[in-house]
Amino acid sequence: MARQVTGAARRVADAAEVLRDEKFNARRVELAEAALETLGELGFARTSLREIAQNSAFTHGVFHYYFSDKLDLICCCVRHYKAKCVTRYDDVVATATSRDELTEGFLAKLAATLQNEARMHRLWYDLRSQAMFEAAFRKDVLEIDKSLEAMIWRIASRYAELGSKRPASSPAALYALFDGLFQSALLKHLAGDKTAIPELLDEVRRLLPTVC
Amino acid sequence: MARQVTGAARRVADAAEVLRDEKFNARRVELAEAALETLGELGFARTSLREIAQNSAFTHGVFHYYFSDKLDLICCCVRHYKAKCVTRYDDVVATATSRDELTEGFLAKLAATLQNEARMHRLWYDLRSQAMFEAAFRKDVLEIDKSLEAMIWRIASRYAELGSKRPASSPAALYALFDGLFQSALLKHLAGDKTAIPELLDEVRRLLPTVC
DNA sequence: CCAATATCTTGACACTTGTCAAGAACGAAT
DNA sequence: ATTCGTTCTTGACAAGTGTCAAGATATTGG
Repeated sequence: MARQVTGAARRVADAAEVLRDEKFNARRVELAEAALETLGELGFARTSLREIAQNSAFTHGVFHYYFSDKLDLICCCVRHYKAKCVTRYDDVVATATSRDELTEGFLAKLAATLQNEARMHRLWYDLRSQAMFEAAFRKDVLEIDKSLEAMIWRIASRYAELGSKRPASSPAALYALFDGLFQSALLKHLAGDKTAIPELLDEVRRLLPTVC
Repeated sequence: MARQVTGAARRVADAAEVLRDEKFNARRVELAEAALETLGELGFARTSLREIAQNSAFTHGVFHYYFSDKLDLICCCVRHYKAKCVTRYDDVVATATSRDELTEGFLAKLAATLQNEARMHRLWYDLRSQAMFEAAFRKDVLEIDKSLEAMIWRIASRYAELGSKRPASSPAALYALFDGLFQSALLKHLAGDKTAIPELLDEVRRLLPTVC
């Protein structure tokens, strides 16, 4: 009997703990999201915890309550950002019933994300570069890179399938190609080049049939 | 006569001035080269002028004598770095007499630069990302990007020519592809992945005949 | 050789940075 | 309502930052 009581008490305590943990984690994500605003604006190099706090509803102390470290915060930001990114084209892939439909759906999302989420994307490239210097970033960055590669591969596979073909190159090469094009277009777009987005779309439209 | 004298004097003065300018510029390059050491080690975000000075034979004041600004210094570094980079494969292109020869020459240099100059290359990616945030970098970075694209195009054109073909894609797409592959391999290499370089070589070896 | 100019050193400045600790405000359980 | 643990605020600290200016040193021109 005593056994059962302590067992029940343990269960209650455990439940309380996971609840606390969930709340704690939800707060971390809230803070990470707020931090992403400033990081996207200023980049990793110029962003300080105080600046993050000032551009948000929080005080700088909270960040140290929820994160052991500045790197800890940034890592959390990166992981959170990842979850949003990799599913961007999933419904296009799922619903497209022809090559043209897939192409246009893909290109539309591509243009939109380049236009509306330029700051988040440049932050991604910033952090990926940081990972070349800061070992603490590498695991997360490599993981995200992999899921982005998989994302591109899903699109290409589906595109090939709709044409009863198979992709002509490896997942790595395909991802490298699209990532390179996107990165270049992003830089030009941020530099005020109005032709960057349409040129990217043209290039991708031309490329898709040749690689799949 | 007086005219001629002042003319001569002017010429002498001018000559002296260009000499001073040359010396000044040579010193700038010296300092930039020293700065590149530390920048390649720590990255843009973590590099301070004092750290640069400490890792060199100069004191931190000199840098402010020769550069108006930290950005001015970094820009000079980037420009200097550029000149070295874009000619890396030129002799391979010039001397290769067959596709195989060009391929192997290219791959050998590619592997060597990835192995021996990883720090410089990660700095380049770092600075290119910074250009997405810092407008002052954009002009130089875009210019370097263009000459790198041209460099890749020279290789691809020659490769195609040696097979009596024409490159199958645009310069931009080709550069995006190789740059993306290189960037990914560099990150993996820096993360300690021993297979990164051979895998890059394999990928490029496979890719070359399909794109040209 | 001397004066003038260019080059470099040194130390100081105002400011920002990450980190931490003391305690206030809050919420929940007794 | 009181106590206790969580959550948050505030202010301080030491270390590091870019910038500058005064003066030392070296180089050049007369």
